[in-house]
Amino acid sequence: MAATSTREKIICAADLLFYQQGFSHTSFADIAKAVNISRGNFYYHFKSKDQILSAVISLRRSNTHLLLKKWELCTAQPNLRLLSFIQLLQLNQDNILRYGCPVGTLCAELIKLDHPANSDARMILTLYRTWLRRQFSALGHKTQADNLALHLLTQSQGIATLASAFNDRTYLSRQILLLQQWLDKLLNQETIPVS
Amino acid sequence: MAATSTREKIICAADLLFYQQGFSHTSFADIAKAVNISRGNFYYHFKSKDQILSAVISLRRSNTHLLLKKWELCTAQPNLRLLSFIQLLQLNQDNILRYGCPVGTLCAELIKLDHPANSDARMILTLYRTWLRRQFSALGHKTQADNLALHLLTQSQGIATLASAFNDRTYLSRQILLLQQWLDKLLNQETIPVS
DNA sequence: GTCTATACGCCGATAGAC
DNA sequence: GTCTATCGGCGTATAGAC
Repeated sequence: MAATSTREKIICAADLLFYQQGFSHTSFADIAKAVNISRGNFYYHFKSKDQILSAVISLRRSNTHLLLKKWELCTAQPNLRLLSFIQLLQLNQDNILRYGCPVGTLCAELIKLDHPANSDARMILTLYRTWLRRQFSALGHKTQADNLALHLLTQSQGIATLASAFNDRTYLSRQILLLQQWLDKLLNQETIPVS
Repeated sequence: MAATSTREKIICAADLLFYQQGFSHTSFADIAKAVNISRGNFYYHFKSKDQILSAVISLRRSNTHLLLKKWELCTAQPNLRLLSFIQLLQLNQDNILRYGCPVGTLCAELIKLDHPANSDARMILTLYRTWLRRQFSALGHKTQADNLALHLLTQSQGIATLASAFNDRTYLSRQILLLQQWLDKLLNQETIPVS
């Protein structure tokens, strides 16, 4: 964990800057400054800006995968795992208020740029979708699992967008509470039998 | 309606291009090409790119205001007015699938650019919020009016983000249907009395 | 009002010394 | 592996002819 390679430092800094400033608005100069290396040295590690983007998306996919894995290992009950997902909004509230959702805003930007990495970025959303579906399925909501997963994803995207647009912490807190209540209510009603 | 001034043509073209390509990714050359004028001629009408953005946001605010006014004039029942809002997602489904929500994506971009026009852009969202609140209020949901308005706004933002990210028309259609059902269910239950 | 020509800076990318 | 120097291109913006 100690020695971090320059390559890793670049990816890490780019990850943060892409989130805060957007991909196209972040220049090599910005990243170079953050990592404290010269611009020229960049091209030893990456041949183009698109390759950095690609590496950043890979990192995010990997991190998301690890996070979901961790939730699955550390939390036995699927309903508590779903709660972890909702609480992620709370945990990252400061960043969400300032910069929105890292995944949603990146996808939105890449779509407008008509960038080929777009399909790669959306896979992060699919990771969440599949994982959420699995939890709902385990809770007995077999037929509705995917729709319920999409509902949670839709909500979190909408919440992140409006929270940052309005820069309203009260709104964000309230929406998180409502999501938790929605989940509670859903799971306390009897499960729909697979007829 | 016939004679459109060059200035109006520029704003109109910029409006569309900012939506499709994003603000910072749209160059003067792009707009000039769309309007069929030279780049230099631009600066007769606008002193800077920011001034064009400002004009575009003004246009969008004005258009939104007119649309909401129209709905209020043409539709007597507030519940049908709310339906008009939901059906706007359906009407613009092709564009939403390709470019997301014009307001949400612009706000997200301006936030990342730390652009001063950000607060101006978010006023469009506030226009919708206030109007929606008024409709819910007229339907008897006095205390919950703002929360219900925010729910509709949150949903539409989330739906637009995911629909474009996944480029999934089926998802979009289904979410619109669910929104309509949510509204139906809400309005057919007895209204909460103001105790 | 519209044009051409041009200034000037930033960005992505390359070459080559150390 | 890291540096400096530099290229070519595009982007915003200006000057000035018509």
